[in-house]
Amino acid sequence: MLRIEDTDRERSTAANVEQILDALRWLELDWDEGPLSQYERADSHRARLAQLLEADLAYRDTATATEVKAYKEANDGRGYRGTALTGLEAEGAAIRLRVPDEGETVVADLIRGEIRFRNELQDDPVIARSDGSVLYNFAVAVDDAEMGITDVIRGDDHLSNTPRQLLVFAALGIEPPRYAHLPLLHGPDGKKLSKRHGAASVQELREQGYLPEAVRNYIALLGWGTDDDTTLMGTDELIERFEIGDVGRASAIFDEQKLRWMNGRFMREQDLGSYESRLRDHLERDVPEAAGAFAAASPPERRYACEIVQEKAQVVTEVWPLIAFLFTEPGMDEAAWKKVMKPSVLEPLAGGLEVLRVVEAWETEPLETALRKFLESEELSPRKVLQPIRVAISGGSISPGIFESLSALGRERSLERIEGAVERLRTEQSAGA
RNA sequence: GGCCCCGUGGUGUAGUGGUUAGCACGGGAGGUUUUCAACCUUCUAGCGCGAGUUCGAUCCUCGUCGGGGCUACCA
Repeated sequence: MLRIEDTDRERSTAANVEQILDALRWLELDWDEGPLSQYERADSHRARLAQLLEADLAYRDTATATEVKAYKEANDGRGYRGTALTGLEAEGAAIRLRVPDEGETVVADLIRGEIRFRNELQDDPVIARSDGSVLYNFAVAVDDAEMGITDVIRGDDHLSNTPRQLLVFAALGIEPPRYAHLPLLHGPDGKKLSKRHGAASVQELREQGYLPEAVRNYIALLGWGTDDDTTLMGTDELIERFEIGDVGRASAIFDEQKLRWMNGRFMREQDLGSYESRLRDHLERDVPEAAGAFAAASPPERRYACEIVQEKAQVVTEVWPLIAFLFTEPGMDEAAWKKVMKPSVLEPLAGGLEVLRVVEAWETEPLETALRKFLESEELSPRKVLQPIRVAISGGSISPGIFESLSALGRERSLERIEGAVERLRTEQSAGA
């Protein structure tokens, strides 16, 4: 059985366990439900503690951190070794594990090979507090042993804990699991990735609109690569090719630009059906006020909107702003208006409007044919006509393809909005004149 | 300070005792173009440093420098 240990060094409260499970679900990873809480396992921990005490493999001791430090200084850096307290003195004392003075504890890491720690240098670790509750390094070891864990995968930051856990296994006389310590992810500043780096967690990646398959692909490539330089891989291929022993040992810096690029690739390759459901999930979760408008549209309208926007967006969160004008009455981006709607576009735009009025079939192809013919006969540049139309119908200067957009918006609403724009332009001009 | 890990362009990586050191992201230039993207072509920049081993080191060894992690009666 494999155990993957999270690197969030916080107490496992129900809330953050649920958060982790939530992230795993989003990533569509398989896992086994049923981690036992320390509380549930307290009996077992107590029994093992008693066993070690009985065998004199652990002892009661009250040394404080300062005393331990003093001991080490006095003993040339040697690991702390206490003296067992007995009787009344032992009441309310913490329990320390005895570490052998000789030899070394070696971690046979699947990724890094053998790492040796001299026992002489290790402090006798506290495994239970004076109130009887157990400490992490003891608890995980016992839990791993009793749950039949055979492999542990976790971050590099746990590497120096491993000898302590191995020592517990040794004292208990139990075969330890195999360990694989993954290199840590760092932020652009080279420090361990954390909250202040922005998208430090899977949850945040989701909120920013990344696709789970892209995240899986990207993460797999951090610290690992294929020998034939394949970059984009579906999950089946990832599973097929990934080898834990091939993971690199150096920590990697999380590069959001590359994730964005990769996510864009996955966005474009998706089939329209899942594209739409992804968009809908995102809207419901993050833009509830838009979700209704989107859901109210007819299935073909929604599908077509997805189709024309698919090439445009790198992340899911970019999709809605590009197509919102199809589902709601857009406000006007005044900066865009000012930039595009110069007096000189009045005539071309009005001309375009007339052309559009008489287009027979309101579909992409005929619309394009008609407008291009108009441009040609009037010797107008596309910018002069198409861009104003874009601003008129979408309320901004960025949108999907203009012919597709017109087609998606429909004849009536398109003409209406363009008429509105022409009118405003006229008004502004007469006011200016 | 102590213990431990790591070191190929700005970033992620591939690779080798003799290579024009490959790929991808980014950046630059050009092309395509109705906006933004996308797309195509092309350029850019790297084996941290110093010894040693060797006919020959990016690759092996040692040292050094640099980066990182851990250093609780936290997890």
